[in-house]
Amino acid sequence: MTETFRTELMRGSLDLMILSVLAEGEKYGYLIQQSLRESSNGRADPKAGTLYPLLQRLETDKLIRSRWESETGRRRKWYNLTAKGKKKLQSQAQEWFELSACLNKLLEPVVQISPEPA
Amino acid sequence: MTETFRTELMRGSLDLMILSVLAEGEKYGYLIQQSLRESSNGRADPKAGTLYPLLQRLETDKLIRSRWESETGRRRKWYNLTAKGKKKLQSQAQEWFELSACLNKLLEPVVQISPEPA
DNA sequence: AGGTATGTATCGGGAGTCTATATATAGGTA
DNA sequence: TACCTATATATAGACTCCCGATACATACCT
Repeated sequence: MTETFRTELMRGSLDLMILSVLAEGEKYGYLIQQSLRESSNGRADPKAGTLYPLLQRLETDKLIRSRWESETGRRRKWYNLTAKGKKKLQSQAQEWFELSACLNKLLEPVVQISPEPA
Repeated sequence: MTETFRTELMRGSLDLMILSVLAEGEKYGYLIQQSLRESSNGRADPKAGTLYPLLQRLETDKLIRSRWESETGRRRKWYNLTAKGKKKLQSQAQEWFELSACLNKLLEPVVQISPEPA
């Protein structure tokens, strides 16, 4: 298995990743963590000490909302994108694509061509 | 003119950008700043208080080396990639492409198609 | 003489991720 | 029973990195 992405590299896009995962539907923290880990093939794996403060921050900014669910076995806090959160996801994605294009252009002349694994 | 990229979005890739700019050839701090600003159409524009400590950090890590040049008018500190720095540029670029692919896959189902400006 | 651009550098503050720790419950096993 | 692991959320302190403010110095223009 490959390593996880460096912390400093992840920093820029972690909010965007969480918002993307939540766009798939309502999820609780631990499930968000699992979803992201799986969809990134283990490369993106924020720790609990990162994730929960991040979710609190997103909720403070009203990008997500939460509800407690304790009926069915475990105590879980389910999160959902707000309308504001959906807009934010769109604009952050747009900004990320632009950064991506910018960096691709910068890297184009300097990267070595390496053979793709068959 | 469009806005600069958000600080938090930039954080992950600023080192990589500086290394890329230096791959074009020997440059001094102020010139690195200008090069990056121009090649990013003004979207990436790290401040002096960011750039100079960053360059010191890269030099401490032996990814770049420097020499003072005071003969021709202004006092300038010219920076160059080391062999280690070139390797780092390759590996960080590789990692960035992988993160990029990961995020593209995540965003694919959630982003709206917006018409390209003609 | 004064203002702007060039050029490098440090300091304090703020934001965000890490590790470590705390708490609690469900399920499996010795 | 007792223990261990996975599940589930949360906080505290340490650390890194970027920013704005500030400092200093020189070249050029008006």
